[in-house]
Amino acid sequence: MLYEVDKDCILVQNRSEFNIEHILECGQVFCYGKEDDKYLVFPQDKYAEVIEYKDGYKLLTKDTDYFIDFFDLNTSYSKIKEELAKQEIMKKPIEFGYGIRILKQDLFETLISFIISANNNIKRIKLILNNLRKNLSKDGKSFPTYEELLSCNEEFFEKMGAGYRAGYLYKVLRQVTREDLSAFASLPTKELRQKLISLSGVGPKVADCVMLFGYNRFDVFPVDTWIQKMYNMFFSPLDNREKISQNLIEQFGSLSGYAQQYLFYYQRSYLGKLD
DNA sequence: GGCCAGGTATGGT
DNA sequence: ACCATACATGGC
Repeated sequence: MLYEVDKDCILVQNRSEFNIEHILECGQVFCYGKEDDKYLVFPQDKYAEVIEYKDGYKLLTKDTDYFIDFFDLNTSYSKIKEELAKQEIMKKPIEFGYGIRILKQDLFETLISFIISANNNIKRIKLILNNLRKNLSKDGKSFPTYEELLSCNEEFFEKMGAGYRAGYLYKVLRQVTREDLSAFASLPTKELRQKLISLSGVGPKVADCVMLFGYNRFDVFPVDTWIQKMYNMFFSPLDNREKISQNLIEQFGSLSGYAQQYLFYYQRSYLGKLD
């Protein structure tokens, strides 16, 4: 897509390719907030403010290169959407979430975030993650480092509000390092999935989310409660989420990850309540 | 007060 | 390989 870089500013002028509300609120990411009419984005130790400007946005940040990659600005979505829209079920979701982009998020932050997301709601997921930032990182704003998280006991994670996921966090930090996660990137999707599922607190759904939002594998289809509801409205109902995921991957192939995100956002916005 | 939230672990057949 | 259940917490 088209964008310009000035000093400490990225200029994006096409909302059909970039809509900050759709990108951040579509459920793929938790490190953001809204203040008046601007969005704040704070992955890892980075920071950007996104404000409306003309037909698009100004992204104000000292880390322009980081956010060009984070927002995957060099990928064009017009062909992806065109291809997906050939399937009737995708037409309205694409129209609705027109400016969605799949982010390229940090593996470690994504893993921790989606372990916390299990059987939880987005508001509380963000609260727990913000508690971790506030209490563990040096500046109280950055996502904690691996070492900072490794130094915590289970009780601490409970105090942060993690509930019964506290034990998962404590364990998973002793199962993989940042370096391990990076090394996994060379594995084919099937083996990567098995590797992730072997980790504490990681089942099929969390593994699929980490693969999509961290490893940017698009031949996966995370199935949560919303996708399951959607599936059972349009197809012959199944209660086996693995089977649902397989069927949807069969239908959408290498564009599964994109399809999932449009469908999830549409489903959650219409049937559910956005906080 | 029961149900639900971007489910997973565990123990039973 | 499939199923049932427990699991913290907070909003509605």
